Amino acid sequence: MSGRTLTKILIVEDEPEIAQLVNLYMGKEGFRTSVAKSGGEALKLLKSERPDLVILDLMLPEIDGIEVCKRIRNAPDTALLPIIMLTAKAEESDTIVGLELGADDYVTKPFSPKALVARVKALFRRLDRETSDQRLSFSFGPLAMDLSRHEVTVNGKEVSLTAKEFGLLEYLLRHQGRVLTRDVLLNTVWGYDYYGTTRTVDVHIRRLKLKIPLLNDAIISIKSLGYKLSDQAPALS
Amino acid sequence: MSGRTLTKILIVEDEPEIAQLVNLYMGKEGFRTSVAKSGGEALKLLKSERPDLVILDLMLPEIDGIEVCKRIRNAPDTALLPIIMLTAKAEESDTIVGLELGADDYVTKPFSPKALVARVKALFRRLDRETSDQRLSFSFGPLAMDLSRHEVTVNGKEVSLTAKEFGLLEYLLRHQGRVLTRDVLLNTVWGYDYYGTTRTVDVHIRRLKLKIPLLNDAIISIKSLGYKLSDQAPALS
DNA sequence: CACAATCGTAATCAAACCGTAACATGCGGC
DNA sequence: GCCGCATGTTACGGTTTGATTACGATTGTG
Repeated sequence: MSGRTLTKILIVEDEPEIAQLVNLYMGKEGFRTSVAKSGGEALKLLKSERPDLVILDLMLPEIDGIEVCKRIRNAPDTALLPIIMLTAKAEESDTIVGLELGADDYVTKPFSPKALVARVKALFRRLDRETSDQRLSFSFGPLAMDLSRHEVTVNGKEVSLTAKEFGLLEYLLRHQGRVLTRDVLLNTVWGYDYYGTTRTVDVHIRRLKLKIPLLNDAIISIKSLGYKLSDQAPALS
Repeated sequence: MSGRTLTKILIVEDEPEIAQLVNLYMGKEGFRTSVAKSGGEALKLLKSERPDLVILDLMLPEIDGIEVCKRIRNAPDTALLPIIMLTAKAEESDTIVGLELGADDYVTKPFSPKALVARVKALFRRLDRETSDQRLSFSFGPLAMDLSRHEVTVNGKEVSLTAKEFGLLEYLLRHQGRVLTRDVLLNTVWGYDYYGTTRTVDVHIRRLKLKIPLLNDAIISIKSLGYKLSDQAPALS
């Protein structure tokens, strides 16, 4: 997430107080921002500023949010640009139809700025993770995993893991923060053809935790669902 | 929306001119219609015609609109049937305010047929979207829910919920503003095969409210009908 | 072939969750 | 204003779920 410091956010909102508020909170988080007060301005700023994310109000003068959204999706260089849409609950009855076409998340007004910040971050995390597919190394606080060398170190000291343990940890790291059911883990780490009891997963989680005490608190068990690796990596020691 | 061409609408209205008028306009829109002139007839037609939406006058001979509404909601196979209620301005003051009834939308007489058509379409759109909604995160004022991380935060602070609590809250958020009977909740959150008392729902609602005080006012109990999550998200903090 | 490492299963144990029942309160109808 | 039903609230015990440990099977290796 530290690589996000130069992230630019375009805020498209005609009500000055709201724009101001969002601007303020995004700034606090270290995001750079620009504000457009109309659809037309938004389209201009998209070209000049090349933001990494757009917060887009649905109701706008001139060109409305739906239209802006469509244009963003239809232009090749912005087709994948993440969009968070702001909608008033009251609008829903009439206008929301067009929403299916492509916002990545929605926030209904009134919203808390904090919640919006959380959503922005969550969206970035999601996207980061999606692009993490080809990664060959991961880190989690003092833990580092290197796939090419098949090596895991904690504070620089190597930890020897078995194949299953390694695969399991790799999968957890790739999907940091997301809840993974035992079935998902069995299907991916063990293989789709594997038929065994889900308890197997528990035992291997246990073995991981024994070898790497760091993970004791980091791997969180969620009852009746599965496990997740905390997205807060523990501090370096 | 083109899949709506075979949509059937039941019009429950004792005044012939109004019934006629509504009938005409709905027909123009390509909806199939049936008309009931009394509450009793409405209940009969509900069974034989299986409409996709009901336009229901509040004032009716025999069985009034409120009662018809209740019965629709309490019958398992019509519990989620969308209802638009027609109310006279005068009635508003006493009956409706406190009750909230179980309708999905209201139109006050006198109304323009075009406006009614617009409301019908809007309601269908809303419901279509609700059922096809694959969102993984929701917000409700300062509350944010993230399904993939199985995490609920209020003002950014995490709240730990059990599986049932989480599922219940998710369903409420997905159907914000709709009245949900205990049976509907049991069937969806607990599962179609679940057999237990409806009181279970009350207890879980209670537990949700304890963990998330925000919901104290937001989850509204409607006597002899069920619960609904307010469609106004609470103001930001 | 023997040995060691790894892995899956089963058994045991603890804790959390959940449903029910029982009691309390509130609300509408008469 | 009282009665009865619907809902709110609380507490308790059973059941489910997960943690943990031990063991036997399997695999690979020298």
